[in-house]
Amino acid sequence: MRRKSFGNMQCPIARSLERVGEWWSILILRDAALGLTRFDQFQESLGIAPNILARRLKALVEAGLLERRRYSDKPPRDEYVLTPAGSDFRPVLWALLAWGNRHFAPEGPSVVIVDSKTGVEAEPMLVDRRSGRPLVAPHFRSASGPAADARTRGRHGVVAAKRSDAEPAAQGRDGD
Amino acid sequence: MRRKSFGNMQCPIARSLERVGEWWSILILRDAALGLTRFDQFQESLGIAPNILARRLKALVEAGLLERRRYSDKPPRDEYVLTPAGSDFRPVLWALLAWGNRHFAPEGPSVVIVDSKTGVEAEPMLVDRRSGRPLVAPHFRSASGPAADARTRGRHGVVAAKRSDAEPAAQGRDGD
DNA sequence: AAGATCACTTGCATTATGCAAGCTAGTGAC
DNA sequence: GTCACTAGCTTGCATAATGCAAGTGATCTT
Repeated sequence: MRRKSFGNMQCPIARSLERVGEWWSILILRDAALGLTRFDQFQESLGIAPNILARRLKALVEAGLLERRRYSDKPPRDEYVLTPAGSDFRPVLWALLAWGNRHFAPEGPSVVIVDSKTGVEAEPMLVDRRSGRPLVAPHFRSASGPAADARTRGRHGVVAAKRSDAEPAAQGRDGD
Repeated sequence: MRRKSFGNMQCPIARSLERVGEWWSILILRDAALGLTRFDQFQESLGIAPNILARRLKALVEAGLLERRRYSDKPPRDEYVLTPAGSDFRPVLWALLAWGNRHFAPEGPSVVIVDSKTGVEAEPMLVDRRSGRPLVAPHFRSASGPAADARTRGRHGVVAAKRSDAEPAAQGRDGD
């Protein structure tokens, strides 16, 4: 049978999920972002079976999100630390955190983002870096980028509803 | 055996993943955010097996992220549209998109976020809504929120490295 | 020398996922 | 009216993926 891979899709979301879309992977990255590094720290934190954890860690290392480093030779011990790409996953984690707090925390948020120095709670929001404008739905949308090939241009690798109009070239009208 | 659920964890990231963490779920939400609504649109877009798609749609409806609506009676036809909670998932999608573009698009981004009117590309960035300051790692971190219970306070539901100091009460020093 | 710890691996059971096919309720063409 | 066709699924069966329990090897502690 074999599980279908997202890796050959053009969409960057699909490519991201190819690396972190499996059960446990994101929680492992969360714990790594919290500072956990050792095998049994992850195991105790997550309550995950050791064979699964070993598989996930291996996959995350191969995906370039974690680095396996020997920190002791006399007892051979390795630790797993975030690579720059893995550390850069933090915005996704925090977006997930904020979304979970908004919708699935009826008793109030149990985890929040705070200013490290003052302890004041922060409220995550996506903006455009240059203009600073909030990235909200009707005003912004996704569209084909420069590296979209002609085959998928104007539909993000999505075989959407058929459209007879030919795409102009630069940016096709995309949904959203 | 039974797959382990994240639903009973306190961490909002785990709760979010309980709803969208399965294979295909996030890509279905992506397509729904692009405007797809019908069963066979999703199927054609994703190349997903129909039984799996049916199961995922059902789960997303039960999770409150999609709403199933009848739009035709004479041929009985339903459509799936995003609920407010599902639509609010967009920041996570765009954070994933930006992360994928930064790290897994060697040939350049094939999908980007643009201003709907001008078509100018936007660069997603997380900030604190009130102060407007960028939410970056050393300056901000995650910490226990008001609804964290004593058992997990100071560790986000994470059984981290043992610490002998008692937690003060309000905000425990957490990793990150 | 007898545990204890860390970081796993191996065996085997249970789910989840996938493909192909079928099925139901209609619609349009003749 | 019946034949083909579409949309939106369901059913059967094969193949991964996930989980639990137990075991292994290297080292450290007592």
